[in-house]
Order: sequence, then C-alpha cells, then structure tokens
Amino acid sequence: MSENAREAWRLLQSLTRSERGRLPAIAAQAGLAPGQVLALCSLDPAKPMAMSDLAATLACDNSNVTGIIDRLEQRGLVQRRPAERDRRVKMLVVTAAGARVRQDLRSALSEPPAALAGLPAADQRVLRDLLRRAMGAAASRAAAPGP
Amino acid sequence: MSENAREAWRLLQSLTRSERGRLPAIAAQAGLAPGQVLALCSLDPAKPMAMSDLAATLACDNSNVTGIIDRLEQRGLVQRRPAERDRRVKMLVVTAAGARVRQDLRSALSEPPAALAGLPAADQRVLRDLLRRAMGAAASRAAAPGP
DNA sequence: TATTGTTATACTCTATAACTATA
DNA sequence: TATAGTTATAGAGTATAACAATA
Repeated sequence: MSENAREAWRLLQSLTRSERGRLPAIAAQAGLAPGQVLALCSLDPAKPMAMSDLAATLACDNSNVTGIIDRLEQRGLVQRRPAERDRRVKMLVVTAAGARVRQDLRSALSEPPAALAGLPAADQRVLRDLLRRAMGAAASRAAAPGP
Repeated sequence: MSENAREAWRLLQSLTRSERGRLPAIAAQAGLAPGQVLALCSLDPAKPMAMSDLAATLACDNSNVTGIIDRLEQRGLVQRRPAERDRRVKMLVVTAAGARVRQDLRSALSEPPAALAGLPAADQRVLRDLLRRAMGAAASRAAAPGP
C-alpha cells in the first residue's frame, strides 16, 4: 500500500496547481502565448530538432506544432530549415534573438515557489536528492523494462 | 543561495510535465474536457460555491466559468441555484451523478506516477513529510504575512 | 455606483481528416 | 505504400469589453 506516495503526489499537484498562473504571466510579459513559451524552451539552440520530435516532446499533434512555430517564426525567434538527409523533414533552429528570449524564460520559470524557497536548506537538499533518485530510477526503468 | 531549491523545482516541473497527458486522457475517458474536470473536482458536493469563487479557484475569468458550467450543467453533473442572501450570486451544486463522476476522477488523478510509486517506502514517507511541512509553512505565511 | 454573472468577440491550443511532397 | 508537414475545420479554454439584474 503506497498511501504515502498517493499523498505526496496530491501535495505535489496542489503545489504545481498553485503555481498555475505563472506560465501565462511569464508568457504575457514576453508577448507570447503559453504554448509558444513551452515550445521555445523545449528547443535546444545548439541542437536543431525536427517538427515531429517537438510534437512528441510537447505531447501534441504535428498540426498543432505547425501553428505554434508559424507564430514563433513570425516573431523571428525560430527558423525552419529543410533537413539535408530527408527533405520532408524540417529542422527547427533557434535564432540569436530566440536564444536570448529563451534564456530569460527558462530563468523565470525555474524560480522556485515560496513553499520550496522557504524550506530550511537541509530540507531543500534532501528534496533535491530524493527527486534526483526518483527521476533517475524512472528513466532507468523506461530504458530497460523489467521482465 | 538556494540552487538546491531551484534544482528541486526543475525536477518537480519535469515530473509533472511528464504526467501532462494524464488529465486530458482521464477527461476523455469520462467524456469531458480537461477544464470541466478541474472545475468539477474543485467543487465540494457538501458545500455549494459561487461562480466567482470557482473562477478564483481556477485562476480564470468569470466569463470563462460561465461556459464551463454551461457544459457541466447540460451533462447533469452540476446545477446553478440562486443564492438566498444575494440574488446576483449563483451557487454551484454538484448533483448525485456529478458526485459519482467527481469521485472517480479524483481517484484517477491522485494515482502517483511511476517515478514516485517506484521509490522505496522510506523515501515516500520522507517526501510526504517534507511536502506537508513545505505546504503547511507556506499556508501559514500566507495567513500571517511577515513584518 | 459597484458587483455578479452573461453575452459578444477574438486569439490560442487542441484534434481529426484530407492533402502535398518526399521517401 | 508510408511518412513529414500543411491546410481546413471544429471544439474548448482564455481574456476583454459591454451589458443586465441586483445591491
């Protein structure tokens, strides 16, 4: 019985739900819509990505990514480039301006909420270590599914 | 310097982001849209709530709640009732059918993701206690803002 | 006058289906 | 035939502004 895990998950959900307004607020400040912010932050300026890979990252349909990238491209933050090996594929390149905006967005989004910032330093460290373990173990399980 | 809190927050965000598809999936199974699920789950069947209070809970505009409640009311899950004391206000009452659906939804949503369910029992307990402290302290601060 | 909820309007995100170009 | 991306279309969530009923 993992009632503790259930309660921990409920607490985590209420924490992130209380921070729900931040993404729209940060996006509005940059003159972007929330989805555009998530897309821009998901792109690595050093490593162009195909449209369909971005769709998988954002867990949404290709047709949706078309519209989001249209708007980011109009703003000069991203560019489409045809892939060399397969001309059906379009690679997404973050422009210099896009990289600057992205850096600001990521910095704002990673600002911890009061509930975490107010914890004693020792608790913050315990929490970080625990989450590292949890995420690492989950990644391992995904890579090598059990028998 | 709270770099640990920052990293913990980033890890929490990636955990909840990896669970991003669950709300739409659970909503679709119940034949509802994600926003309708959040609204229904936010209503306490034992304690009717004004439209504007629900808007505050969901951190969105009143005009938006009108549309969401329209659809929940058409489905027979919620009813509008005029408040006795102030006839401008409409109280939202969860129907018997709505309470059943709500219970199922809450149960499905509180199922912890693999990253948490896979942690050792001791870690789950530590995490739960830590989050209880964090959320409790934040609530206290909100109730009594410092000097 | 001020407030609660509704309506009108517009933009964004989302999906499905049909289409084009390429493989 | 199958795949990557686009277009067309539709439904839902979001906001602002104007409005009605009530306070």
